[in-house]
Amino acid sequence: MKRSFYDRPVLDVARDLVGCVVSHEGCSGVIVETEAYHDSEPASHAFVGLTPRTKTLFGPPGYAYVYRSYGIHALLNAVSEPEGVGAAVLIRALEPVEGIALMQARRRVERVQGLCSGPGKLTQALGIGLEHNGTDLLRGPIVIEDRAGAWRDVDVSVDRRIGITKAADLPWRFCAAGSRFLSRRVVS
DNA sequence: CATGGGATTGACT
DNA sequence: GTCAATCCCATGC
Repeated sequence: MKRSFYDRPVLDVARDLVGCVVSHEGCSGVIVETEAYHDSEPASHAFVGLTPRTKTLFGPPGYAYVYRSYGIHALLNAVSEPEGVGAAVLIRALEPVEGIALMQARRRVERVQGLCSGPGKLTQALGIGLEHNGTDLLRGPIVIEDRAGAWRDVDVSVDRRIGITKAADLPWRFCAAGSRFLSRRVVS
């Protein structure tokens, strides 16, 4: 994946990340669900402007924005659009590929379908934490690879974002059509 | 300095 | 279906 991939409108990046592969220290999975967030809409953390918390979001594209959600979970985002714009793609679900035994151990879950079917689940499965905030997605330790094989022409379904109260009507959620590894079914 | 609200999950009814 | 856990940080006094 090149830096220029992320240096584009966040909706394009979110859609195009479906089918790509995230990996971290031997564990990996195909992205089957994403959501876009942008500083122009109130559901985005960047909506409040540049603060210590949102520094990464407003930084250059192709970096990881990792933050704590509900005091418990770490959520992984890919910063998009040029430096100075607060935009990122939330990675919400993966289809596990490599390191499944380690993911099962970390999650204490056997069923592969439930290993990475949520934004907090996949970070736990891959061993991603707040210490990865601001790391380069091109250099690692977290890296994202281009679509390969049958994923090259994956069908992408569009839906409303999950779990937010503001700007909840925007169709900014992108899913691999028919995937059994989503955090929730697509509402048609 | 005190307060309150989450881009969630898992356990329980 | 309901609900608590738990902590970072933005906001307001």
